[in-house]
Amino acid sequence: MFSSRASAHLVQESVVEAKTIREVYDFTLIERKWQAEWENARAFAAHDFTEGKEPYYLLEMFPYPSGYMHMGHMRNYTLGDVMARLNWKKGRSVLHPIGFDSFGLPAEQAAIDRGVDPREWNEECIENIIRQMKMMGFSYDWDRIVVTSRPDYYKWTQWLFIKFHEMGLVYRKEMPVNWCEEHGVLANDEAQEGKCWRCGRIVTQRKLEQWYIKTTAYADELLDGLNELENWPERVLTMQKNWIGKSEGTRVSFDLPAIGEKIDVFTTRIDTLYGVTFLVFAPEHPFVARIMEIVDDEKRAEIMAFIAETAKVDVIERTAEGREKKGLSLGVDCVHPLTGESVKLFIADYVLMDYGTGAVMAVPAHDSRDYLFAKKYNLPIKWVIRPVEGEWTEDDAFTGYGIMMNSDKYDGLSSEDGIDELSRDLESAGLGGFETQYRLKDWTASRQRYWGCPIPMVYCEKCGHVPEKLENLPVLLPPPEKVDMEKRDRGSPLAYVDEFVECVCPKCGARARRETDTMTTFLDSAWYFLRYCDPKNEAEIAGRDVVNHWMPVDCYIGGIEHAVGHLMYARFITRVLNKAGVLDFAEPFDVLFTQGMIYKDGAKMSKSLGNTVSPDDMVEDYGADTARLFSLFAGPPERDLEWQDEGVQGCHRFLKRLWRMFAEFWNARERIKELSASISHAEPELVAEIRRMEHTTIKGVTEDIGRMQFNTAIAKMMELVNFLAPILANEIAPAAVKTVSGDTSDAGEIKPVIAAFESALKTLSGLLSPFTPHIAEEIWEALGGVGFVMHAPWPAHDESLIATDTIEIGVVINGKPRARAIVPADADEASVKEIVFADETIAKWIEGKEIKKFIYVPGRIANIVAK
RNA sequence: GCCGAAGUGGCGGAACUGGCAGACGCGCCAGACUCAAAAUCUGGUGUCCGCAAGGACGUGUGGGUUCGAGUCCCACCUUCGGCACCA
Repeated sequence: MFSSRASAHLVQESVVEAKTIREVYDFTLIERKWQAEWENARAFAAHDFTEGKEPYYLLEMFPYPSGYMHMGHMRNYTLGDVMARLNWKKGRSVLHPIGFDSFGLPAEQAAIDRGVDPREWNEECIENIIRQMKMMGFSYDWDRIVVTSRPDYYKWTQWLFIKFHEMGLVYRKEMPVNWCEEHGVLANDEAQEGKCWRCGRIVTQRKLEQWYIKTTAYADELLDGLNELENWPERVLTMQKNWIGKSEGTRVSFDLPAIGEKIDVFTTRIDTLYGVTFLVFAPEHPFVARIMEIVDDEKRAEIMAFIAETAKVDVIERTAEGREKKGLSLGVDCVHPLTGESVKLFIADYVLMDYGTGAVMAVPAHDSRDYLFAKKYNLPIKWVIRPVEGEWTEDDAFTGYGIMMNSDKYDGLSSEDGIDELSRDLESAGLGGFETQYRLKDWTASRQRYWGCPIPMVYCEKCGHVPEKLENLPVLLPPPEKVDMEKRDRGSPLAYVDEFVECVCPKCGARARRETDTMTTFLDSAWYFLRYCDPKNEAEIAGRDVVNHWMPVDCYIGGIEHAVGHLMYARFITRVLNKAGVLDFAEPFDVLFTQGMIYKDGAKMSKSLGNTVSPDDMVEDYGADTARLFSLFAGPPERDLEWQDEGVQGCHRFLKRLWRMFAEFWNARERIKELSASISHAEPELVAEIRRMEHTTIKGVTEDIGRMQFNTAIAKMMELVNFLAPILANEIAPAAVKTVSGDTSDAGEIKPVIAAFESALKTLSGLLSPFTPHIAEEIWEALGGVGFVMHAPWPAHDESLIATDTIEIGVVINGKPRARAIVPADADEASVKEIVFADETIAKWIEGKEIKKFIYVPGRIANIVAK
C-alpha cells in the first residue's frame, strides 16, 4: 500500500489531469479528501429562514459521551445521515444537529474511581466521538453542538425549572426511597432483590423530601395528544398509553366509626358495590397508624409485625407475579354506605399506596384477587352480578360485565347502566361519584448527585423555598476539587460544600441555604432539540421565530428504549412551553422512527459484554462508506440485526467493483475520446437498455427510500452495477483497445453507448451519495458534476424510457406455473389468450381438457383453469 | 395473564395494494488466472426423485376463503418486546 500522502498526490493528479485513473479503490484517500472538502466549504451548515426552501429538521437522539462509540451506536447516526443527505438533495433547507447528554453517573463514577475531573472526562470523550463521527462522514452542522453539562446550556435547564415553578408545576414531597449506605439513593432497577447493584448491600427504605414535577397535571393532554401523532410507531403509542394508564371509575366512601373517619376507595366496578364483603388497606395507609392507637396490645403487635414484614420486601418483589396474597385483619369494621352492614377491614401487601386511594373495596365474587384472599381467610362471598347468558360456577370469581342482582333497587340493570346510576346516586348522596385515575406519577426531579444540573432553588427560613433570580443564572456547579463525591449522608455531596450552600435569599436578602440536589438528566435531554434551533442565544432559551421556523422536528430517530421515559418528558415540556406561550406547537416530533439494535454473537452489542465492533477498525480496514453501507444493507432499519463480518466484506467488495468499473470506464472513454472522429450511427438497442435500467433504478430506489427501505434500495443499485459491468467488459473496453491500436471502426458505434453508460454512472453516484457519500463525490467530480453531489438534485426518472413494447409473463395452469409467454405490453385479455393458446408447451398441458376459465393479470401472469 | 411485533433456503434478508416465492448479499461447489496462496473473474446453488428432459414438494402448525394465499379469515405453536396484584 502507498502511504496516504504519496497516493493522495497520485490520485489527485490522475483524476484531474492525467489520462488514467487507478483501479485500486483507495478509500482512505477518497474519504479524507472529501471530509476536508466538506469542512472547508461548510457544506453541512444549516441556514435559518432560507428563502424558497422548505425547512427540514432531522434529529437523532443525542449520545451520552462515554469514551467511544461502537457500530451499534453508529447505525442510528448513519440512518439519520442518510435521511439528512437525502433531504439536502431534495432541495430542503436541512437542520441536522448533534450534541451530548453529558451530565450523569458515568462521569461521576469515573471521577470517584479514577479521580479524574468529570468535566475533562466529558470533554475528552466528546472530542473523541466527534472525531469518530467526522470519520464516518456524518453531515452535522458542527457549529450547533450542544452539551448539556456546559453552563451556557444548563442555565436554560434551570430557567425551565423556574418557569415550571412559576406555573405551579413543581412541589416538594416526602417519599420513601431505596437507600444504600455506600451509594445513597438507588433507582428501583439499581436495587434488584433488595440489594445494591454495585456493592450488594441490603437496601433499606428511607424517607426523603424531594422536588417533583406535576406531569400528572398534563396526563389527559399527553394522552389525547397521542391521537395527533399519526407518524409514530403504533407500539410506542401503545406503550405511552399504558404508561399514562387512564382509568375511569367511581369514588365511594365507607364510614370507619372506630376512628371517626371516612375511607375513600376507587373502583372501576361500582356495579359490584353490593358484593363488598371486606375492605383492604395498603400497609402504608395513614389510617393504619390511627387504628393501632385504639386496638389492644396484642393486635397492635400483630399489625406492627405485618408492616415490618412488608417493608422488608422491596417494591419489585412485592408486585411480583403469582405472589401469595398475605393480609391481616385490623380488628375493626367499617360501614357499607348503602346497606349499612358491617364490613371487616384488612391490610394486605397486594394493595399499593401510590395507586388510587391506597384502599380498595373487596368484592370476592367478582374480582380474582379478592376471591383468592377471601378463600384464604375464609371470608364471605356475595354474588351480585350474573352473566347475561348462561350459568356461572362458584369455583371462581366472575369478573365480566353482566346483570346486577342482590343489589336492592338496582337489580336487573346491566353493569354499564349500574355503574352510571350508582355513581350518580352516590354523588347526590354525597358519598362519592365519578373519578378518573392515572397510573402516571409525578416526575421526581431531584437526584442526590454531584454531576448534574443544580436545581436553582433557595431555602430561606422566612420565605421558604424561593427560586433563584433569573439574572443570577446559571447557578454554577462548584468545581470537582471542592467536592467529596462519596459523601452522601446528607443526601447530595453538594450539601457539604459550604461556599455552594451558603447564599442569600433572592426575595428578602437574608442568609439562606441553596438546594443541593441536582436535576435528573432526563430533564436536560427533554428540551435539547429546542436549543439546536438557536444554540448561541444568550438572552433566551431559543429565539421564538427561529424555533417556530424549524420545529417541530420532521423526523426523530432513536432507540425504542426511550419509548416512554424520554419521549414522554419531551412531549410534556413542549406542551408546557406551548401553554406558557413560548412555543407555537404542542408536539415536538412529527415523525418518530425507532431503529433496531445491533447484535453480535447473539447478544446486544455493548461495551460490558465485550462484543463491540469499533468504527475506528472498520474505517481503517474497509473505509467509512463500507461501514455505512453494511449497517444499512444488512436489514430493514426498524429491525434488529446481527453483525456479520462476512457481510461487511460483501459490501466492501461491491464498492471495490464499483470503483474498478468506474476507473476502467473512465480510462476507456479517454482513449476513445481522443482518437476517434465523431461518426454518427443509428443508436444501438444497447443504449435504450442502459437508459431503461438507469431509470428503472432511479424509480425503484426513490420508492424504497420513501418507505425507508434502505436495504432494498441498495440491492437495486447493486443490480445496476451488475448490469453495467459486463457492458463495459464486453463492449466498451474492447472498442477502446481497438481504438488504441489504431482501428477506429467501432468508435462511432460505441460513442452513444459510452454516453449512456456515463449518464448511468453519474446517476448512480447521485443515488448512492446519501449512503456512501465519499465515493459518490469522487465519481461525481470525475464525471464533471457541478458542486457537491450531496447538494445536487436527486435524480428524476422518465417513465417513457422504462416502458418496453413486449413483456414476458408467466402462464399458470390449474395453479401451477407451467410456461412463459411473450406478449405486447398493452395487450388485452383476449389477445393474450390467443397468444397463450398458440403456444406448444401450453397446448400440451391443456390437451383434451375443457377450458373453464382464463384470467390475465396485466404484466404479471396468465392463469388457465382447465378440467 | 394482558397488549404488541415477528416466524420464508445453510445464513442476513426480498416479494408495495392477493398474481411467476427466494431479489440483493453472505456462505458453499466447480472452473479461470497463479509455482502457490490471497485478491479478482466466470458459472452453479430451496428440498427430494431423475443421467437428462422433466416432475413432486416447499414461506411455524392445522383448517378455511379464492381461478390463484408468504400475503386475507379462524384456531394453535414458538420467539422477541412492553405492561403486569392498577382496584
